[in-house]
Amino acid sequence: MNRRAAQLLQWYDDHHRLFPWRVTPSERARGILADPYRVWLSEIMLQQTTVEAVKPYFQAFVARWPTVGALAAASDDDVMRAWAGLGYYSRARNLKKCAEIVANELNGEFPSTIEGLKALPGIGDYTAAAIAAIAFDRPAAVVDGNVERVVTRLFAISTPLPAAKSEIRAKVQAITPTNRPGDFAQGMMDLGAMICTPRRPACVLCPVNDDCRVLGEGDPELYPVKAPKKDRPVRQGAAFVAISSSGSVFLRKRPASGLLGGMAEVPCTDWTARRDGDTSADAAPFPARWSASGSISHVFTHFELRLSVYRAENVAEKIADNGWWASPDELPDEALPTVMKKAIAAAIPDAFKAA
DNA sequence: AATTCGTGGAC
DNA sequence: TGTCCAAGAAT
Repeated sequence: MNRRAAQLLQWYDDHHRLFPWRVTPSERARGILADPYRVWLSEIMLQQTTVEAVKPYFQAFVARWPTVGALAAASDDDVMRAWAGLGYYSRARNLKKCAEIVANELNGEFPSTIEGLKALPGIGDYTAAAIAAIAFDRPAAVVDGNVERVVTRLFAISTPLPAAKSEIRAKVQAITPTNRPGDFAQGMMDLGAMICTPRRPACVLCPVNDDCRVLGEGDPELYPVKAPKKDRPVRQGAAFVAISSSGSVFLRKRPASGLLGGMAEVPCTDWTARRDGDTSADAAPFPARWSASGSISHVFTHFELRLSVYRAENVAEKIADNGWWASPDELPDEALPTVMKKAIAAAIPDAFKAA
């Protein structure tokens, strides 16, 4: 094993983080293996998502669906409701599809190879390598944002991302040991999260600081170099919170694909246009006594949305169609993305407060 | 290669 | 307040 890997593994033994989906180094040494289902589920949830945000969702999912077969047997709507709030909802749709394939076509067992894993929906380069390494001890090159940062600093790779990805992957493959590749991968990610951080890295505590080219030559904070970001346009629209005489709220289901695909919403004007949408009550989906009820702002990855919120009370339930009425106690369990919860809360301030 | 996908926390 | 960014994938 190369010296860099040995030093990294020793550091991981001493300083690894503990997560509900993890097997510790000592457990692994005693032959306890990670459950591929839990590794897969956690890796999907962790895509572009912080550990702290994932924890409660992971616990809820494994408590409710302890096996891939149980998840495959769940309803799509139950999975989307359970995922609501975590973001990137195509992950939830692909999660369900993947569970069905594994349960129904692969005898309930995840593939152990990169190729087999990548063929499954929602599993790309990173996740395939991570599952292969962590769950099956394959010496796969696991490259996430942490590893990109660590490696561009270790080797002083100044090519901007994402063009540098292939070069980074080759470096990672070269230093990945055949012994304990899963612990090595997790160690590299822990190193990036705890020591080799984006700002103010703790280089003095780094187990491989003796081999870091950037530490010797310049400023680690300048790595990785990234391509400039696009600006974020502002879009506007209106949201309509219709309340029945019994206090129910009218919801619809969004189209299966695209932004917030398959999730629930209150009726809205179009906000796909780059110019301002119609923010007036004239754009209401059906006639009612609409009154302005404030506005909300919500930041998506590639645009910012400002919604004027209108509310109407004592709306006759039969006037609205292509949707359903959610009672006050049902509302918190609907598949409502955060932006929709904000809009409803603007009209009904205590809609999502604990009973 | 460039876009389109959420959300919340840190600074 | 604005900016970055967090275990990326699909198209």
